[in-house]
Amino acid sequence: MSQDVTRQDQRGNTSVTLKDIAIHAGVSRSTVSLVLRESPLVAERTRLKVQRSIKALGYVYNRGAATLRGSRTSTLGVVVYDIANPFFGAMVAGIDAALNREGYVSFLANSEDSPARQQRFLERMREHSVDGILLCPAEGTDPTLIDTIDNWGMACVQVLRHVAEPPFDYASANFHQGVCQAMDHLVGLGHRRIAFLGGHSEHSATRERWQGYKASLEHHQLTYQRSLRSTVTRCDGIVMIEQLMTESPAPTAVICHNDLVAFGAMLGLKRLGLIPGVDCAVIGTDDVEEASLSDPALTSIATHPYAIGEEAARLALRRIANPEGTREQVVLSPRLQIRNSCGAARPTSNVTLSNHAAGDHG
Amino acid sequence: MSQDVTRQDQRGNTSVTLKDIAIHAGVSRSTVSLVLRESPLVAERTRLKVQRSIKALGYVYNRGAATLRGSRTSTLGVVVYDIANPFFGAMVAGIDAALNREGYVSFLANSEDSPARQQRFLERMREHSVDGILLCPAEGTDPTLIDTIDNWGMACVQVLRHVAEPPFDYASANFHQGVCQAMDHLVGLGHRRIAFLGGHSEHSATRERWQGYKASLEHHQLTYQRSLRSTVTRCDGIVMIEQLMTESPAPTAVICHNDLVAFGAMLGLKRLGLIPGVDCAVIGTDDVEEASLSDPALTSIATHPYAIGEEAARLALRRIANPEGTREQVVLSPRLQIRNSCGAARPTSNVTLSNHAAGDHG
DNA sequence: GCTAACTTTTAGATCAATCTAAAAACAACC
DNA sequence: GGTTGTTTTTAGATTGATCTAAAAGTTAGC
Repeated sequence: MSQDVTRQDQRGNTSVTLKDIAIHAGVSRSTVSLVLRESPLVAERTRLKVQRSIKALGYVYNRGAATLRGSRTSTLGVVVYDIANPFFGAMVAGIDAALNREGYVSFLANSEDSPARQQRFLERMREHSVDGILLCPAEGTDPTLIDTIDNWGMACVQVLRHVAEPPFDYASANFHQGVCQAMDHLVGLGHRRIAFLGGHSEHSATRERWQGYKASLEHHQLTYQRSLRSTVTRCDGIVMIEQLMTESPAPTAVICHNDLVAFGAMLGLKRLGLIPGVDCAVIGTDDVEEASLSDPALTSIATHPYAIGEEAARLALRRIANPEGTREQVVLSPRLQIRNSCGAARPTSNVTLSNHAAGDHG
Repeated sequence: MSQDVTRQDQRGNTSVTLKDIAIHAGVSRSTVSLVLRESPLVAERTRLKVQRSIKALGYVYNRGAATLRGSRTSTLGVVVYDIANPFFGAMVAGIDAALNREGYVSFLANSEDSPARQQRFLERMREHSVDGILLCPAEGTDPTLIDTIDNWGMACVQVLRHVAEPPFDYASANFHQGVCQAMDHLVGLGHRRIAFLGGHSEHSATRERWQGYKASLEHHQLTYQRSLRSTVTRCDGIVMIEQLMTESPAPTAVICHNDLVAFGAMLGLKRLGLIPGVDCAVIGTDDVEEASLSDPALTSIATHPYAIGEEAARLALRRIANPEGTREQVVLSPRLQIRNSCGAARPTSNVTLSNHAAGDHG
């Protein structure tokens, strides 16, 4: 070959384009493009010839150029509000796995529950023309945001929390049902004074837990009703349990907004000289990996973050493929993971470990 | 305005381009482009006029198109090997914060320590023409990969582990020093038989810990040397400690590859009827949020994942701005976070919580 | 009023793909 | 050989921003 088919960029990288391959294979650019996109129009002989040239020249597909003309970018934006929380780590792993199977890649942003940060990221995503957004809405998100994103031409799946009016695409756990399961368990163990340590923020995931608590109280005809609202860190768990246990009558069991609060509650009980699981039963929510590690091991409402991530990603891909399809809600049922924090069913040493080993994500 | 300046895409979205703005403002496309990029060439009056048109028409910058002609995409690829691990959650939060400040966004992938998955993702990143890569190399990564990425014209910063030959860009914690600090602490408490529960994988982060252990044994002239190599989950911690404690002589203290192994070791001690911190001291590595939560609270070598993430991202941005600059190694010094697992300095109830509250990332 | 030296603006090519509509190649049939 | 009907291939327009090189507009100096 005497012709020079490649060029160099400012850093000395050779850049092979469709045109170079077309010349090398002796066909037109159009044909090469068809081969790349696996069009059935191309004759077998031609396809093989072109594929050989692609290999020979070390061609790299340029998605930037393709995006300009085409309509898809094979990219998604993902917004979470606390990536440092192990729950979201598992969820992102699930998203990653589902997207990877379909050749998609995702931008990730951590809103830190700030609507302003969230907005900045979404606008950047728009400039990058992502095909869709997985949005765990920051607290205080304007409900019209979902419509706005839709008007931008991007599929939007709300995850864990929802702020818009139905119908919308949504993937989450059934928090209402989860709290009811925990209540049933406690009532079954003989508890009659069950308190709820919940979040104070105004969004769906908090609301659903409250509703579950109230509905279950009614269902079991319990008259003791006590709940505290606060932020949801370990410290808050300590503060809340210390307040509750000095009341009279004190609760005999608490259900917590998440595992962090539950860990705090157990620490708080110990500080008061009380034994978690004996003097007061404790149930958490999420079943993070660390739940099996506390002392006593924490009974928790398993919300399956990895599975939620997978479902959310798959729903987004469905919506991208069919933008006008009917909106879907994928709401997974939680499962109560029973351990020792509601009265020792088993001694500490028999803590279930195998289903929480690192790398075990279904 | 009688002219129709907008068009609609297949979903009914209006798409405003430079040309539309140029017409609206009565200038050329070139001028609008200069205004967008804040060029000092444009006269003040013109700039204001154009900016008004941009606002009026609701223009959205199209990065896909800009990328085609320009050289930067303002995107980065991030590869970690276990996003479900809280350590990486915190690290990714640090990366996100540093990139956000500079208008960058990042693609995230979870290699699950599979070089094949890692390779697939990197090739996708190449198609998307990211400006750089933050790579926590999967175990078994070919050392030439770093050069390959460099030849692709992308900045590559290795994070936590390094596989290439120097010089390279690298951000991590000083694991050698961290282990030495832990050893000093234990020796200061009177321990003479200190074992090491380490990783079996062959990469730099594991090697450096071993070297720290050996160097410190020599420095303190300790003759007892005992170490186990294994994978690094909680279960492995249990298995390893159970083996060690049945030996004679048994160690009086262990230093663990990470906090998960340390948690496992403490659980294992309890199973044997031994008390962690009394019958055997335990030190972990990383100081994840959960370290303050265990019983006893875990003394741990704090490796500051959030800060490592920030530093790695900033280093990548420096390298993108100056591709031919000299390679840098940013190696942060760890700090030994002393709690109760090496003999109770304080009662459990005084566990330090404030510096581990959610959202507190320096 | 003319030239020189700036400052500001612009036309048109370019980047690397996709898409449309038409041309070319080939086969089958009368 | 010409017509019809497929199957393949292709030229050229298009996408939206950037870049280059030149044109147009200003100002200053003599």
